[in-house]
Amino acid sequence: MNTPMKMNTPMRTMNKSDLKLIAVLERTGGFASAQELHQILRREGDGIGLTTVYRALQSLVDDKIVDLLRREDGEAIYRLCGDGHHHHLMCKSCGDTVEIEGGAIEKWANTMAEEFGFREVGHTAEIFGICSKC
Amino acid sequence: MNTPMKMNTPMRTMNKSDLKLIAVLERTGGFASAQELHQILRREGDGIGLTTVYRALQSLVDDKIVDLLRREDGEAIYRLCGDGHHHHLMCKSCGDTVEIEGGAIEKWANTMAEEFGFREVGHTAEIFGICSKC
DNA sequence: TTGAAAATGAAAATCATTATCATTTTGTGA
DNA sequence: TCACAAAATGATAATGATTTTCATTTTCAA
Repeated sequence: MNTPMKMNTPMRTMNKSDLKLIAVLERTGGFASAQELHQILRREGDGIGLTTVYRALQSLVDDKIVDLLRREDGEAIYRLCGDGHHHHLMCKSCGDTVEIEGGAIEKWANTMAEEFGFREVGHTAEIFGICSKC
Repeated sequence: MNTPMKMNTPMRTMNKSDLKLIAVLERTGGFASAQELHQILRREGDGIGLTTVYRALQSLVDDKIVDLLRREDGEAIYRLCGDGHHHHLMCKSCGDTVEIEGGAIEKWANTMAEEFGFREVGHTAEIFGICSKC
């Protein structure tokens, strides 16, 4: 009943590198930069090249399998996304992140897009601040 | 009682470059990157150096006079704080952009932040799609 | 087995941002 | 006005993440 039917989604075949990256992201849990992910794999004896790490991450992001956010210094950080579209609330200080629902945003985006005659609409929305621990 | 007095805030004296940057940001209104701001000043005949632009922006950010956000590619963009800020609706095809109000977003961001105990909250939100002309 | 397409990675190229450092400007006290 | 120290400036080099290039290796179907 609840199984999302993605049968028809034209998704690029996943290659070894993609799978390696997914594995690391699963293992580490949180966010990590491309450089960090590369180091982790290297440390584990995998000779994968930095270029390939960037390439794999890029396609995983395209396929909506990982999320791409930015650290405060602008460096890209990646994390496996859960199913469904969500938004993030990130602490500027410690980097902790909470996934939040964005029902209001979806509605806002659709309303605005309609008003201006846009189609095939997507959106991004992130909130950042200082969490209670910091 | 709880309001922190700012009388004693040790605020750096503002120098010429700082003022120039503020002027441009006022004039242009929205967000702009350091490189863009530098180009604008140059175009207007000001021989200001890129280094100085970065330095001025940094101190204005420190003094909370300008906000620093990030473009999707990680480049830093600046805007005067307190500007009634707006969001963008951008066409993925032709790049045309419409400025829109985001009252709903502000509320959403504040609600969510409060719910999770975050303070000093900011947010980003952009909508993209295909415009009627394309 | 074979040839074409996909994947790979080393090295070079980009590009924003930061660090250096020598020079210029500014403000102040004599 | 003069001298001088501190602040400001900007050309240039250095950094560091990300992309491009391109030659080589793998994969895979015919």
